[in-house]
Amino acid sequence: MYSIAIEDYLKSIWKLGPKDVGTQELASHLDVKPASVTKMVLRLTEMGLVDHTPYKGASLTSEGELEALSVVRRHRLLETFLSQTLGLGRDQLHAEAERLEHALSKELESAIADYLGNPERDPHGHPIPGPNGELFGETDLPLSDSPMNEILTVMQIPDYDSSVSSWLENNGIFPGVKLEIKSRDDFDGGINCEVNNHIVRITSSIASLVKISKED
Amino acid sequence: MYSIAIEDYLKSIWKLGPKDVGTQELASHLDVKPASVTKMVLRLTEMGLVDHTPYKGASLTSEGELEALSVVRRHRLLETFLSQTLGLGRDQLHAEAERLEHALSKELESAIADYLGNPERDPHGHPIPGPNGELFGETDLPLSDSPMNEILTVMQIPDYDSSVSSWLENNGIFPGVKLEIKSRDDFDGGINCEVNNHIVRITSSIASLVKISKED
DNA sequence: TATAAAGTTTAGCCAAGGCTAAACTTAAAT
DNA sequence: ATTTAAGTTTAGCCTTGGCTAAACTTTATA
Repeated sequence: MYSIAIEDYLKSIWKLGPKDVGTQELASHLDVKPASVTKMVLRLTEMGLVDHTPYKGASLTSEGELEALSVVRRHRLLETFLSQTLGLGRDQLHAEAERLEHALSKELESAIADYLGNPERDPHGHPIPGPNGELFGETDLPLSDSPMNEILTVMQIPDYDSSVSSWLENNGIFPGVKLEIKSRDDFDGGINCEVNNHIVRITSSIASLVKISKED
Repeated sequence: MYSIAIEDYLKSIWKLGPKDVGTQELASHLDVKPASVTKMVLRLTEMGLVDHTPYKGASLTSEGELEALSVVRRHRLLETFLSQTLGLGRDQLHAEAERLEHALSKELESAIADYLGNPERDPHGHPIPGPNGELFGETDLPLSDSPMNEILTVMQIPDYDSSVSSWLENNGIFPGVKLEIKSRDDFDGGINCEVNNHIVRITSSIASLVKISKED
């Protein structure tokens, strides 16, 4: 069993990867100081979980990636489970799962997966890695790069910022919803979408985190 | 938020209390060395969670007890929730709840309590403290001290040893079951019970942990 | 009541995982 | 091509929560 701190480092490197992740970037993502990151990355390198090139950055070894995917699997299964059973809102799920993911045994993980019927996506539409790290569904496109005047299906929304989740929810944007880009602002990348007979303006930073699929 | 270690110390002192708990007793319950206990107990005393009389023992202050009860509440709610949703066996519940109890937010705690309809007992029959530490149902008697030839209702079985839980389960003994003491062994305190038309012999150490109620 | 045994505490050590301040690299800008 | 700025690493410190070994109390026994 790895410590909570180690699991958090691996998960962050995975999220910020797959290319080399800088010390500062990792530090701000984990909310610690860069010096702490350097020290921990050295330990993770010793442990064979991370490859580190001094002054360049860090990336996961295949062993590290497997462990990161296991944490992500637990996180996303928990989100799905809490949503299904307790009906928690999409904006509350992330924070709760973030805590619980480190305390989930293999047995409970698979009991939950069975209960849920081995789902492939969590309530934000994010793909749930399989028990051995298999990850499908990474083919969804950012809304920011999608064509205009075509019917698109929302596949994934971001999970880590509950104010963004709830803003999207309030504007009718969540996995499964159909929308169409009507126009875009060439200066700031903002997008005007028609969703459910309303026009919603989405900033480019949010649009790059909403993933869609074209066919369907 | 208290650390996991602190929550575990408070919970153990609560379980072993309410009278002063010795260093060694606490150490073996927590699976650490006595010297570690002394050190931590001093810290807890500084924090106002524990009263400590050197060479005598430790007990909870009212603030410490409130915190201990909060941990116990989380533990027992989780056991009930996991039993209800996933159908985990009584023998698996304790170990899972033990881990998760430290990662449960107030919000999730109350969402679970609401979902369950604010239950008063967990699947082992142990009373669940209320959100402010209210604890009912402490009137159940140990089976070891109960009269013979009377119909008794099993109220509580121990939770921390899964082999005991599953042994009891396999012998038809769990909360709600009726039984009758037919004879007892005056030397070792063992008890012969009729339960469900079978005779089951229960050792005195287990019998002191099974709690019953006389009036039904 | 003196002494041995049992239990408790103190002292000092260690690893994990943070931090700050200072040194060092690399990249950018004159 | 230098200098500066930005990013990274090193060095050294701190707290938490373990440990062992030695000292100290208390309790039980002779």
